[in-house]
Amino acid sequence: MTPSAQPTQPRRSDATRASILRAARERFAADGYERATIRAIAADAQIDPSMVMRYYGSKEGLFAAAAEFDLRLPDLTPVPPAQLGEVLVRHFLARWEGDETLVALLRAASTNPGAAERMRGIFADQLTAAVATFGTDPALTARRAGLVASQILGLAFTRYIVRLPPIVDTPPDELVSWIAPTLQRYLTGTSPG
Amino acid sequence: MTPSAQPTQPRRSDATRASILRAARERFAADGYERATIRAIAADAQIDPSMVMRYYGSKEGLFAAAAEFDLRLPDLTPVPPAQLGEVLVRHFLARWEGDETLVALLRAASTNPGAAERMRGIFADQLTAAVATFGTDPALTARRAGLVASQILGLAFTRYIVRLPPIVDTPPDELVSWIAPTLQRYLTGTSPG
DNA sequence: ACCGTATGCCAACAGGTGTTGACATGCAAT
DNA sequence: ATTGCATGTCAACACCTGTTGGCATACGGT
Repeated sequence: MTPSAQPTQPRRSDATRASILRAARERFAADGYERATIRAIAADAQIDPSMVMRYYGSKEGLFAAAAEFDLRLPDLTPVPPAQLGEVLVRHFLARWEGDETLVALLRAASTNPGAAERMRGIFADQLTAAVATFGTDPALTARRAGLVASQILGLAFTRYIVRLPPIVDTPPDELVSWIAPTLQRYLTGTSPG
Repeated sequence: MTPSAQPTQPRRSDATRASILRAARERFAADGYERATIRAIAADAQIDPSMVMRYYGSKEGLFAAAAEFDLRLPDLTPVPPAQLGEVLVRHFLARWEGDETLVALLRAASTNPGAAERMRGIFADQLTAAVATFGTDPALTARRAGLVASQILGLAFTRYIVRLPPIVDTPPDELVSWIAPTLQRYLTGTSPG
């Protein structure tokens, strides 16, 4: 029993753990799940490959730790309903440009079932929850969230993975102007059924 | 000189070549580029792995042959301008549901640079050309095509790769109703700039 | 019948993979 | 000072990968 109230005192290996995680995110984002080898990640982190195993158990475990991702969606209740689309695109673009975790997850989701499941969870839970906060037809909430995900992930896929020139070259503000109305309709538009 | 006009007489190995290609498309679509091994493809095609090398040179060569893909975009000039969006979504959905080549290309593009480049080519050339047929501002044509690609590929990504439940469960007709207006605006809408 | 070639299988190579265990070293508490 | 544990290194295992060359067989033209 330690005398103080420190719940878990920081371990000496925390720096190593963090550098492994950082290198893993970079490699997973750049190369995808299978091409990102534990040896390469360990070399980037300047430690031995066996340390990765000790601290994260397996490659799957390392990925699970490296691909922890929170959309950090803001509270949408104070947002004027007519600006929901714009707020969302802008948030997503800003969230991704500075964090390669989403790119890593996106690349890995194409080939790794666990990554795909995590991606499903993120967009099913976090995004659907956000969409549900403003009161639309509950039966349609999941579908609206799915449609938003399809455009948002399509934007990410073409911009960060395929690097489609017209999407890469368009400045963020202009992308927002084009795409915001799409999300707006998916979120608050009347069902076409 | 053969007497008839047959330009290149069919070789006996054409059946083998075709079965290799079919198995390759299945494996690439199901597993992605790196997980789809030549040995597994050869086993599916019930031939020896070395035959794959003889006929396609390398794994890259096999993929290049298996991922040959034509969007088969119809001539858009007779289409009423107000229905362009609907025609396009409907065409894409129909084109994909019966052909796994696009899924193979989509999966591989996440990790294989060659596949990504091919994907860029397909959407830059074929789709941009189709968009250019009806006379919009040429300076905006590429951007409009890119935006269409972002929504179309996002739909494919969420439906066939990530298998996001709300997108998978929504019947095609309803997807068309939701997404057609998006493409319509990307194609013919006024620039928000 | 013969011969050149196409088609196919087998065995192996060289290299890379995730993963494991044994062994050294350092730190911290007794 | 000594014990115990955390941290790190090294070497190796077992397996899988793309790829290659040699050898058998069957076909098609002469």
